[in-house]
Amino acid sequence: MANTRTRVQNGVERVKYGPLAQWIGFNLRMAQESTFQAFSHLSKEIGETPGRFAALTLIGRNPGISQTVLSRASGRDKSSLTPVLEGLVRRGLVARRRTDHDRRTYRLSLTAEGERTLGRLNKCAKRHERNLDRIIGARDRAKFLQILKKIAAEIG
Amino acid sequence: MANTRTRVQNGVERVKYGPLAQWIGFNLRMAQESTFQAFSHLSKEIGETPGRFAALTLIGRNPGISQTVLSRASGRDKSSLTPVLEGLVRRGLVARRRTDHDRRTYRLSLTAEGERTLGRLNKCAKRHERNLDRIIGARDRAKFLQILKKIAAEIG
DNA sequence: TATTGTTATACTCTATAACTATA
DNA sequence: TATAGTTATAGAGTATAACAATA
Repeated sequence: MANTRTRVQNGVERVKYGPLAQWIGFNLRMAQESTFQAFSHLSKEIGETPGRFAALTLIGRNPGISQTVLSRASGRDKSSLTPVLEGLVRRGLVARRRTDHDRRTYRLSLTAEGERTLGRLNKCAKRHERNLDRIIGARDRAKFLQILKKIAAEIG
Repeated sequence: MANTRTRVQNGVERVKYGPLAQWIGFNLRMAQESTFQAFSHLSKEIGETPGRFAALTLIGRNPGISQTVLSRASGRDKSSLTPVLEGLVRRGLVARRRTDHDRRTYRLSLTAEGERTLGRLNKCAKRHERNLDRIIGARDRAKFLQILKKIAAEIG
């Protein structure tokens, strides 16, 4: 949003949210969007997005992973991953090599440069998570995380 | 995703999530995406998206609201709202009229048809929220919601 | 026949900036 | 000068379907 503070609307914005205020779905979306923005801001000097960060982490933790498995792990279609990986490979963060026994699949791994970038992103993420911890509170964090995982696993 | 169940990858997908698994940000995104999909699926016969649903609710609860105030309340730029409202007006769900004292602004309100559609969407939302409640558990719901609101308000 | 990854294509949601008409 | 809303444009991020190479 361009201009959050205005003079004319000062204090007059008594918007009633109605049932929206109580809906998990709506508030989940608002929270997700805020954290996405906040992380993007923290990591923008590195020039990577949350999505690329997730891909780098998964490749780093699972060297040799294929694109199809990676796409399932990150919850999107393999076709959505192609341009992401193309960018990561072009910029020298990810290496792709064919396997011997199945020449259809690629095995993905991080380059030294990829490891370095991932390290820098992890620092951002730690700062970001500290901010979130401060908001959530240490006592409720585990429970909150557990519920998020449960939702992702069981809804739909 | 096109094809979640495959034969070849059966059970072999032991993907390590590493620190990703503990990050609020990542899990928030996964949970949000799942619930978005689930709601879209429930409401797809009505033909409205979560974004349009939010707009209808806010207009219904705040008759006469302006587009700028509505855009701030729903957390997006006014320019993003223009096509949404254009569609709602064209399909006869929302009425737009100029104010007398300030002929720059529109006053938005629901038509009878808009009220009807909103009612149908609310039924979907209730079903959706019941599913979420089942997953979250009655005891933790209030706390979970409170944390979501706190995150949206305080991060960034 | 089935699968991996790519391509072509399109859709949704979002933003910025420049514009118009009003104030 | 400032504000309300529109338009032009662009950029994530996502999906489906058809494809070539390989199994």
